[in-house]
Amino acid sequence: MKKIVCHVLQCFVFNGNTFCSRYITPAGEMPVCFLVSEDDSHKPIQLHHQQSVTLGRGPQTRIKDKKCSREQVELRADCNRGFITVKQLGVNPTNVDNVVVGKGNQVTVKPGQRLSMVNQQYPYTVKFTEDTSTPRSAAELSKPSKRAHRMSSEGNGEKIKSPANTTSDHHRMSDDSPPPKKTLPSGSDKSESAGHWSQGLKVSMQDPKMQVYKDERVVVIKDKYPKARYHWLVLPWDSISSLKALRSEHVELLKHMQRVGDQMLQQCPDAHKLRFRLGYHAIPSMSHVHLHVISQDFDSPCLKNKKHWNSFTTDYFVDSRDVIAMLEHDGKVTVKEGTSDLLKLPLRCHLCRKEQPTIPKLKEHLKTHLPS
DNA sequence: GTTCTAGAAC
DNA sequence: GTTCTAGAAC
Repeated sequence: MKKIVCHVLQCFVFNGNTFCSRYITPAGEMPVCFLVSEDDSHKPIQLHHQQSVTLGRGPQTRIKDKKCSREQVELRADCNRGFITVKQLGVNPTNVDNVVVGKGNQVTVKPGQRLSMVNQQYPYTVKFTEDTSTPRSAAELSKPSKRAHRMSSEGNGEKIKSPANTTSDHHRMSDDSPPPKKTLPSGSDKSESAGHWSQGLKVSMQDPKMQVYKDERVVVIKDKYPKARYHWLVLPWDSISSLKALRSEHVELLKHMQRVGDQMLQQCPDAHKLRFRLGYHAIPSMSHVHLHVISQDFDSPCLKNKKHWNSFTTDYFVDSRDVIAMLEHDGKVTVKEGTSDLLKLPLRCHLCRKEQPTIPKLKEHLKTHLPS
């Protein structure tokens, strides 16, 4: 077997993702792409540069599972840039690194990432090699592995132990890389465009390096600017812009989000000595519903101003159970008038209610409440 | 959401 | 003089 050697010539970063503009083989020829069955159930399938291939249940993949459509995915390799695009055509979920692609959506898959054809089953990876002779088996291209689900022992969730070590990216893209310069559809507002700061969570939640837990309904990321020693965000995969968009049908999802939040505490080494709250900002700045799971020490350099403080220590912060109760009772979540004014209230300790004149003084005061 | 900074507060 | 905040810009 020939060694797989790919030399990256140029890389650039977009939205925190690194894109390699061209892979060059030692001979200077364009690499060849193979889709490799991770459980070695059939020979690697060659994907020709920029030629679409539809795969699913059938003799080529030897998948007989009826849940898998005969046309489950459309694949297209970019041998120059070293990735393939995967479009889910079938109804049942195709996953990339356990993240659902979604019917009609298209994502990229790079070497090192795992594509599961349907329902977290039938795993594949992509390989780029200078060798044009089709290898006989996956074992020749990669370490053999058994066809199996990657599920945790508790339910369907997956705990991601070392998110920092994850080198693969998963980003939703609508066409070939490099990422296109954003062209806004006519009439669209810049403030709602994908690159706007308020859309940042949508980007972060898709980034495997940010994810600390995910299952079929939600993903958990660490808050990028934690306001306490522990600060996670639980986000649904479903795009729900804010509390305003919630309806009765979301009750189960919100209960699941709370359960997942509670699960984060169970694996937190300091959960026994810190108090936590699970809740939502009544008027969030960031788009996409997110449940804050935050320890009540508020011991963090990212907590810098009155807005930060009051957003977590006044009624601006609504307990998860209250949101769920409201949704069950009224079928929607309403925010009291004047809630935004709460952000301007004087700085008051959430534990002893003592007022503090400035943020630095408040932070000094908070130290007196820290567990020893 | 964050960063930056003018000017208020001390 | 320094510290800190609030609001604009992103």
